[in-house]
Amino acid sequence: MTKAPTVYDVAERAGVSIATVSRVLRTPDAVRPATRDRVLDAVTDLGYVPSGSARGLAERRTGVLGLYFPGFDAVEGIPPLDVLADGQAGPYTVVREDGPRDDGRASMLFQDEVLRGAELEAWRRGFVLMVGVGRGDPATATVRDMAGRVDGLVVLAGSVADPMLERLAERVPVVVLAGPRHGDRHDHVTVSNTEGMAALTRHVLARTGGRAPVYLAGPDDSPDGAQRWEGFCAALADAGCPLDDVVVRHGDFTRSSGRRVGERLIAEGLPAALMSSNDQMALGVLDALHAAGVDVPGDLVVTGFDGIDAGALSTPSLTTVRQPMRELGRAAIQVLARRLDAPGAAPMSVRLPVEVVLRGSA
Amino acid sequence: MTKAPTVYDVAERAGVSIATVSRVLRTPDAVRPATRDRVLDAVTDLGYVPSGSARGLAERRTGVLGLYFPGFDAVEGIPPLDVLADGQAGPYTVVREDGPRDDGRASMLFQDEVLRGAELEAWRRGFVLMVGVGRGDPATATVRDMAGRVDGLVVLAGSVADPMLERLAERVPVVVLAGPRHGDRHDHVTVSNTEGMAALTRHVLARTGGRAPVYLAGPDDSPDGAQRWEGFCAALADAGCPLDDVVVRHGDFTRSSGRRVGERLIAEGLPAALMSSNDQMALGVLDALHAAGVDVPGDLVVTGFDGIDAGALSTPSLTTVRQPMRELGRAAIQVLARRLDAPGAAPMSVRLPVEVVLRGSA
DNA sequence: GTGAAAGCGCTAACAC
DNA sequence: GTGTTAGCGCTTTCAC
Repeated sequence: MTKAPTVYDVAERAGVSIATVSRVLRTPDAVRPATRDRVLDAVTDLGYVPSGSARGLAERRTGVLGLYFPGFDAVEGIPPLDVLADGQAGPYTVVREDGPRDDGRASMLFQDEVLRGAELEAWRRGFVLMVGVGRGDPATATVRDMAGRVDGLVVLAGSVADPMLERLAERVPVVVLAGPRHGDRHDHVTVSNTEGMAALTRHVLARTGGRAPVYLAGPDDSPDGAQRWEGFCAALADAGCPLDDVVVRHGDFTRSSGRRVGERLIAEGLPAALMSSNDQMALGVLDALHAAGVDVPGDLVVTGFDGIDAGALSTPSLTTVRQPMRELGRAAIQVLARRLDAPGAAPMSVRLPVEVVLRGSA
Repeated sequence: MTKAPTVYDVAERAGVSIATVSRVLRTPDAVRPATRDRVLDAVTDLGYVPSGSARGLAERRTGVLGLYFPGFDAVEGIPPLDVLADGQAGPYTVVREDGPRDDGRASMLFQDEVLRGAELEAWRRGFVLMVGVGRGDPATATVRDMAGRVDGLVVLAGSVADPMLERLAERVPVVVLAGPRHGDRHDHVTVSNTEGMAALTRHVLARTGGRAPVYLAGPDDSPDGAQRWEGFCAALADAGCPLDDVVVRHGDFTRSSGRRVGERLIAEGLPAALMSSNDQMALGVLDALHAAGVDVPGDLVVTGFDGIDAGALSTPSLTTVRQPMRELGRAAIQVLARRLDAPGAAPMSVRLPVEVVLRGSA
């Protein structure tokens, strides 16, 4: 750690040239066994670890793939923490907790799972993963930085503005993940949001005798949300159910926003069905309904979208559409790897199938 | 992407030397505004992004920090997936789901949260994060690789064998995360496992009139598990409760293993309390108890450890000890950053406080 | 099978 | 303020 040994150190110790050291590490068979062993011993003795930077420079590839997420935490909202400064706090505190807290994590679960899948697939191909999160405006700085350090980049839809995306794509292969395809210039991976929501809507309409559900939408800028809304509309149209009859409520994908909508539902009279554009909000609706003693699915049916674990544990359990999150991450890396192998190939768009999960709430 | 522009290209286009280009990027104030603008324009026009490898080599620092986890997925258990090959699957399928499935994710949540915290703190300090996962034996290859690419490494306890840890530490600063401290050669960050479990045990003993709980242990090689067991024993000793009276059951940290233990509990007669070394298993116990109509906490009290969200949603909600997972990740990076600033400082060990969360189950 | 030498793209003295 | 130049640690022809 004082000063890391280099090929030169290893070469000297083994009594060979640096070229031979390099060969031993990269093409062991091209070196006579005796020589090879001497070099390997020197490597071990010195604790030699090749410099990724030097390798990357010489090889013109880094062996690193990047994954870039939209910010999940506002820059202003970062709680202070300084483990070096304080430290005199006791080893534990005791708190009493009653109701379930709003679970801020669930929204991150999608990203976590994608990350898992991406890491797995990157590893299988001999790459390591670099992860970045877009925060505020210098966000662009982070992703540009990453572009300079990786062989390819997976970018979640909505994390990078279009012009920047083009710039990045000029530097390294880029795969856009989730949302609808945006032009045909980039590789793209997504799930069947539209078809999944349409199928779910058909199921709900069948249950409610075709009466129009209330739709609980998410933030306007959610690409996936838009696709789900599309699927909902399409199924309605197919069933001959006029879109005008549909009441649309808006939330921000959090459980508490769903809770508020649920309370309003109760106040204004229950519809036959409430279809939420994500699970979190649906769970919030269920919370409010449960508190008011409403019978789900007896009085109305409720559905979500995503397939988070909490939906399987709620009462009643939540009917939803499950997206293959981990597979999404894996697929993105697979597509990226293909692009690396075949730079000239036409950009592709892959759509992964979803699962309509019928449970208690509908 | 055909061939990325370099400083030379930028310099030529702006009519300056490469040194000036470098200056504009690193110390803009050291360059006359007119020159600076010309360079910046050239950068924009060309879509120039500096090579991380070249920078890293010249600067002798990469600006990357590494985070290395123990494997969460067995190499054999990786489901096949090839999005490039198949593709003719329908856009969705419909499934019916009744009971809650075993939630394999919960065990990863800890890692996910640590990762979140680490990424956040790395970003705040101008670093980007590289993540790796130990799998099988060439695992060592991954982490060595990482060591060659980063300025510092956070390694989860149990992910790297001791000798390899020493080698890594020779190359880059290393912070060990979780578990008990292992010698005093490395920086170390953990939570108050022992004290937390001791406090919880005292609470349980108070409720049960000092009758010995059944202890549900995890895998033997879990460093955190060992600390929790220690805390349990300490509290028992303090209370004058003989350890011989304690029945110990073993699980593997999964919900289903907890369920099995719960069933056995019912078959063999209920104790006054069941204390599990993690939440997942405690939830499994609750599942079994619930299915058998046992009243918790009336007939016996149950506790967990970790503070996962599912514990707040179970019936009854789970009394547990919450570890500050995200803060752990942040703390690890903070300690790593300190080490980078002060290479000579004595290795430190930071212990984060935990929260004893009293809920319905005890 | 092995060595000498020319880069890879950048930073940082050091001159001017 | 700006240009020249010498590395940073590795891979990879090209000779031998």
